[in-house]
Amino acid sequence: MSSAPPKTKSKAGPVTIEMVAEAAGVSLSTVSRILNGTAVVSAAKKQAVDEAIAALGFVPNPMARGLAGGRTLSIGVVTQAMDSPFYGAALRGIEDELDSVGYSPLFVSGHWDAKAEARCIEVLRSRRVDGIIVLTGRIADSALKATAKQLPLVVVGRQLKAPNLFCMHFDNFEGGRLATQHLTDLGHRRIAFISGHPEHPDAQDRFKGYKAGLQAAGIAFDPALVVPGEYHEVSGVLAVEQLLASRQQFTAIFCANDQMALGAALALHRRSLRVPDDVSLVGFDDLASSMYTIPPLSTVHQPAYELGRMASQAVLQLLAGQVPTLVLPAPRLIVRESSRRRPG
Amino acid sequence: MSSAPPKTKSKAGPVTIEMVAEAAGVSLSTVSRILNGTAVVSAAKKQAVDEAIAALGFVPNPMARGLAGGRTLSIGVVTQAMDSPFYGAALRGIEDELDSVGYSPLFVSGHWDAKAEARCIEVLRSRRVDGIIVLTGRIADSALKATAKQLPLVVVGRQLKAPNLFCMHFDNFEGGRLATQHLTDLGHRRIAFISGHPEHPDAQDRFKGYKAGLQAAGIAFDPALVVPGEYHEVSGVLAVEQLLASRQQFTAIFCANDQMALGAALALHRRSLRVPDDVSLVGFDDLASSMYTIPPLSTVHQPAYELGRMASQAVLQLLAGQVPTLVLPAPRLIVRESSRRRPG
DNA sequence: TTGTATGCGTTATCAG
DNA sequence: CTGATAACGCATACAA
Repeated sequence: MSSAPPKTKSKAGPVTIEMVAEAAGVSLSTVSRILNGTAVVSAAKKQAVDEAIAALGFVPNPMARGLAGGRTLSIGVVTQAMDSPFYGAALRGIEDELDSVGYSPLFVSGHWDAKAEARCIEVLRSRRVDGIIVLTGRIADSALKATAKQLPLVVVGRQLKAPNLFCMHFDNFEGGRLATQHLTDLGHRRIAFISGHPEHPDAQDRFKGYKAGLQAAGIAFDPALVVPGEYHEVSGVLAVEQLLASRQQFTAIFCANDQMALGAALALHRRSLRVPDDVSLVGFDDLASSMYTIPPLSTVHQPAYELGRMASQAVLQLLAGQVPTLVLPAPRLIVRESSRRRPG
Repeated sequence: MSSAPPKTKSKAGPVTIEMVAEAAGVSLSTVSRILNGTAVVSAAKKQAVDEAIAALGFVPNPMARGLAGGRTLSIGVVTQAMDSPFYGAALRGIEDELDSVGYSPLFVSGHWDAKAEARCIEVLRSRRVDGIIVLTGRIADSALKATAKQLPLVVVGRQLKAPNLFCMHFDNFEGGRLATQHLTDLGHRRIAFISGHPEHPDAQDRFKGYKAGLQAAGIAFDPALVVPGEYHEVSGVLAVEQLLASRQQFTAIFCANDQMALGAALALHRRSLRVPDDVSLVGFDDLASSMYTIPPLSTVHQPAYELGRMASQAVLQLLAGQVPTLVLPAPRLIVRESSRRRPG
């Protein structure tokens, strides 16, 4: 009845633990133990197994492992756009950190759309990731809290409080204030602001920082000097054109991110306005390329790569049942050549 | 003996097929059939199952599915750097295409290192991806052919021939030639070339294209005018400084990629050399941001996003047992404002 | 310290 | 058309 079939497996493909066990002359579970360090095994057997593993080129099947053990050793990452220069660095940080401890990231893009982000989280959950990192986005806080009930969640760019949920918040307000103060320190009084999308919390904070910086310098806030942008280059050029068309006087522009600053610089250039001679320009993010623009852009440094690493460490800690206490470095102003003292 | 235990599962977490089956009053395998469309089932049962699925919020477990069915519905992607502006667009293309057919990409970075790339492929195989896309890189052709024996492989930037392997090759030679011809057409005779890494096949081809373009215009190739770069901004500035220090005369520079062109422009700017008035500049790649540099960069357009989509389609076709016939669009020169007729 | 037996959630191969 | 039941590759209580 229970006469075990010979199992003459000479499949070329998948090498299994069973095959390793057989080759090493031990039991299947001993191999598993060695693989996971779950228990102590005799040095002799360990060596035999190690050799068998090497000889057969055995690689554990993560799916079987996941099915049996309940973990996938993968972390879901909801990013907004894989090709965003800013998020790119964060993704690299995530990958590096996760990689160093044997985890793999699973990237999905939310495209700045709340619904899409929710779908992303669904996909990730269906893939049974062990934890999730959400890089900003527009998804509702409530949805975030809900998923945190299912698995460890770290969110960048929010300030929620909930169990199993950790938020990493960059001080965009302070960054905006810093940039503005830099400009007022240089004697500028008419400082235009190209904002980000009003729904974007980061953008709101930078805007508030701008206003605070103005106020600190005793400058009245003038709504006519702020024009909306969309965080990409085109909106920067459009914004400047709109500003110029409105005939408002200004000697400096603070852009809510570097990409818009790039566009702004070009628009200024087209009107033969020189940066920084005619108008000073300050950005936000400190993209890798901002150091190489003409002129090199003064901007607020945001530690994208570090942010990625820290977010990863945070999920890992959450996974280990610890409470992360990581805190992002404070905003730092990088003064380059796009800003200078107001002439006169 | 075989009295089945009650199985009073009221776990909140994972809803299984079994639970759905029970709720719908059908057998487990019927549910599976409906899920996969493996066979025809009565409309009544199908409806019952669909409702049960919706009610319970059932989501199939990809790992169990992978274990049992042998597929993971995921495609591995070996990229070089997640935060490269060029590859970023390709990754987005891959994600979009794969997503539309229910597959998920698994990104790993090779960092332009043959060994790292080999490791990446190992990781991917261990994750049991259904196919792999390799975006250029330095890994040996033989290694590529070897992995193609294991699973469908599409490689971007090579021209290998092997079963189960499909290569997508962008005509870098023609691109390089086009850029050079553009410059010679504008009357330039002394055209410097900032090359990419010599080991990089793409870079070699662009270099050959440069030489071919020169030759076509009856211009002798002058080694003193080519300086090596590393495909990133710094190397562009360094290269220009080196060029300037060498006191070679030149009226134009062709950079093997846009990032180096960015750096070159800055270096020129620092020496008070104007682009394009004093020296014309042409890049390669047509990064999204190259349209916004000052001045906007003339460059060879490379369809990164499309490339990503097409590579994805190719693996999918390979997976379906078809032989892809996709072919990348020809290089196209984008003339903007960084190049102009040689004065005099 | 080591081996045995069971289960993880699905697919697939069988009989009905 | 439908329902048992055997894999899939591994982890893990449990027994030795």
